[in-house]
Amino acid sequence: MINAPRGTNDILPPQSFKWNYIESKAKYIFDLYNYDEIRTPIFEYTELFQRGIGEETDIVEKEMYTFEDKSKRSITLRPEGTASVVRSFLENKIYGKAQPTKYYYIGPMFRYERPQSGRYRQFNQLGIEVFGSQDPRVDAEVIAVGMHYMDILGLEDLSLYINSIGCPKCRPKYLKRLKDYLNNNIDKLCEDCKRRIDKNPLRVLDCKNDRCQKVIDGAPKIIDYLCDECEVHFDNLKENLHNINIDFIIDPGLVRGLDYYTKTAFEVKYEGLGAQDTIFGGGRYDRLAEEIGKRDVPGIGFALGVERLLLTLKKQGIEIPIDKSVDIYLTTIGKKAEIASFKLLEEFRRRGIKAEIDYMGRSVGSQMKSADRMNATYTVIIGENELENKKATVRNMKSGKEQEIDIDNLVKSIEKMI
RNA sequence: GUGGGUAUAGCUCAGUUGGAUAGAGCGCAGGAUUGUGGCUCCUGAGGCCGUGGGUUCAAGACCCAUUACCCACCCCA
Repeated sequence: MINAPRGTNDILPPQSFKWNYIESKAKYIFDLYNYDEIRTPIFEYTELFQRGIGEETDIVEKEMYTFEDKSKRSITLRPEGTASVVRSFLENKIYGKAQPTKYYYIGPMFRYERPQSGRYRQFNQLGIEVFGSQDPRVDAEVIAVGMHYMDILGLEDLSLYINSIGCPKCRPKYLKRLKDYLNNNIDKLCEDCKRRIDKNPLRVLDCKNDRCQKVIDGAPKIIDYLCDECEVHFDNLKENLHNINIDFIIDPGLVRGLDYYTKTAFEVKYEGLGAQDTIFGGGRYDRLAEEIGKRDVPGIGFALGVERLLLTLKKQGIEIPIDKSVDIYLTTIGKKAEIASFKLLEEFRRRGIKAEIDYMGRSVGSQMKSADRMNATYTVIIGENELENKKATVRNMKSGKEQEIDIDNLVKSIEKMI
């Protein structure tokens, strides 16, 4: 027996109905905010992610599915969506069109990690990106899209955390202060954090270790070191969120794992999810296009983990409506009836009537049972009597009432009934 | 990469300190109803007890290894 690779999942019915449902709701919301779909390749040249996401990030360091293709180019299965979308935006010279550009995407991402609840090697993200505007209202809109989506799905008790992580102008100054502070308290930090001081000091702020947390409480906060531009931007974002009635919590410890973020960073969490409790997260990345394509294009977006969304829906007991049914179930008795019914079956379908028949040689009782299980509106019964009289027995499965209908006009008659 | 937990029918799970022919409920199939679903009742099919080794007169239970899954660390969606 060959199993699916570790960290991958089959999405079978009825689970696949749920996927359809949340995807269709997402598309509804995205369209409502005037975002259009973009589809980029599932693999890219490795350099794109190395440059875009950052060499020192965990993703690039140890989580990428990278391999050489037959021409020896290094290929990587996309670990996230933003780098590809930015690449596509630049490659197709979309910056030449009227801005801003608003895209959404949906699809699988790949990261080589140990799977656990809410974390898989192939997982699905659904996200949006806005290019070309630095207006803080755009930051607020991006957050609003996500929050609105949560609302129409009926999710509750979610927390929105926001922070500003500065820009190339103000962040270096802050990082220096932070490093100095951390070095002064180095003996109180865990081993991981000691290593992080030089490598990625912002990440220390994320540490869940209790002892580190005490050090972090006293650490300089980046929002106290923002340059004027970043501070105004952050204030504006807060005002805009208030303006559209979106509650938030300022979390100075919120730093995103990817290098390209500037200014706004945000995460939406559901505490009930367990260790991986972020449903969606994102932020502004005004440096990324420069990094990838030597062109100065501001951007902001978020990515949402579909599996985590489904987990949250389940934890909150939100039932996703699955209305599976067929219009007609054909019950047959005897070989001749089978042949006649099979012809009718296709005729029904050609007329746009959803119809099903038994292929398992079941008894009449079992065929009725199948019809019931499939939620059939009507069952058409054809046996020898019916063939002789050229009239089919049509049973209304709700009322149990039956009537005789000419087989020759059956499809047309039923078309009128449903 | 590290740690912990779990593994018995399609599913959810029982199975005592080692001593059966390995069970239940649900689901599935057939029947009660010689051609009619839901409710009820009856019957039936379906198991290398994750895999490999070991201890023992005797292993689904105990020991070792291995694999898979789950959870957690790291980090993120």
